[in-house]
Amino acid sequence: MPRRPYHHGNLRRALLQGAVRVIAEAGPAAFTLREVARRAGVSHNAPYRHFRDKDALLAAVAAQGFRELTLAMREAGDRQSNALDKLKQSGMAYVVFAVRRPEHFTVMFDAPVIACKDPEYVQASQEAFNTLVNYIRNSQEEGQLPSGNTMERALYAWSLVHGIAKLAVAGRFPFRTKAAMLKFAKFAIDESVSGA
Amino acid sequence: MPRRPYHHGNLRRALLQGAVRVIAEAGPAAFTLREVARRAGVSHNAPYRHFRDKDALLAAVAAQGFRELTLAMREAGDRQSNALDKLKQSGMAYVVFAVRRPEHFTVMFDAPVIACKDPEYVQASQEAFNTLVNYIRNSQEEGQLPSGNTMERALYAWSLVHGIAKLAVAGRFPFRTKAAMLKFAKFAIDESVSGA
DNA sequence: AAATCAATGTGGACACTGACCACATTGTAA
DNA sequence: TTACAATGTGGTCAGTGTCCACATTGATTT
Repeated sequence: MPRRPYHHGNLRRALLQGAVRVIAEAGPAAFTLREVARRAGVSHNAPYRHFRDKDALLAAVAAQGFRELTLAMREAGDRQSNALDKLKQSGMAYVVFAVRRPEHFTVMFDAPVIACKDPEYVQASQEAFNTLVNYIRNSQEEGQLPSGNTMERALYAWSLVHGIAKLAVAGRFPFRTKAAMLKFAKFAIDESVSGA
Repeated sequence: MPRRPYHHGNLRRALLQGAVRVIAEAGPAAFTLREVARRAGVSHNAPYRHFRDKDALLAAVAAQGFRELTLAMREAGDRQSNALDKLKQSGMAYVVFAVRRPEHFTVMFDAPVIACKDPEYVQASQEAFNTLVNYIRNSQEEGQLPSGNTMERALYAWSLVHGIAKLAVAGRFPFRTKAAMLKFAKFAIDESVSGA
């Protein structure tokens, strides 16, 4: 049973969800402690009982994003049968997540440095990276990728996928449709593993 | 001779330089129109005679960053003799620029979408990308890279280098020294062209 | 040389924000 | 029932972006 504390009934969860919605609708710049409080129907000071300050709430939003990203990558991987396809599709899921929820993605990676110390944030983001590392290790063990240098290979893959995601979100690519962009992402991911 | 207009004497340039310094010293979050005005020794309203609003000044800062990035890439390329080395070293220069001026780099790519319409910004950023495309085209023409798909190849290279830069700036890599990070960047760039 | 005018800089104002304070309310526990 | 800690409220403060009317100044026209 979900704990229903005190006056509001799990205000913390309501604030988190509200923050995600505000950011999705109006961008991180429009994200305001007072606006989030308004949407939750509480006073402008209530959030301070659940988050130390604005950055703490942002860190929680980012951590939530990393959990959802990890889930999306695993689901995409689970749909494939061989190790290399799992790796490729989880990479595609990374890009898809970014373009579907660009503002959330931005918060996850451009959060103020202070927020990066939040243990919940650190754990959630590391879990996302570990997911990728595991897919690479499995591909190596099944002989679909050269063995050795697992970490370097993982950082390479992450850099490539992250760069595609970031540039896509920033509207930097010359593609006119999202489909064309995803086609390029697929090309790039294929290329990166075939050349190795 | 530099134009020395009216009261302050090229306040526009002073504001731009001040903005770059503020961002470099205290991060984009601490960047404030009023703080920039203070540093230039003018009233909080003077900037509005030279920039429509805060975002316009940010766009100018970003454009300036792209000009410097282009210069750094070209200088790095000019130091090499063969086409492929020019390409690789300009990629390294991209990463080096990002880690040397992380806040400036952030402003360049995470500027509000509105700012991206600024013609100065658009031109400066496209010139940076064109620099990369030219290095790739030259490498192809000299047979050091397979011909064809120049644009896709350029976007691949850009994505990789941009991802490395972004993750490095965000402190996401497990390297303890900047040298170790740059070593990985070199490995990744080498790998990306050798596999092709 | 004098008068005019647009470009530039100033001070005041307003709504909004993040953050603190003291205080009120409420669920829990003694 | 009473005490208490967790939670929510209203008030306040400095700081911000942006608008306004007004002051100053360099250039332009007569």
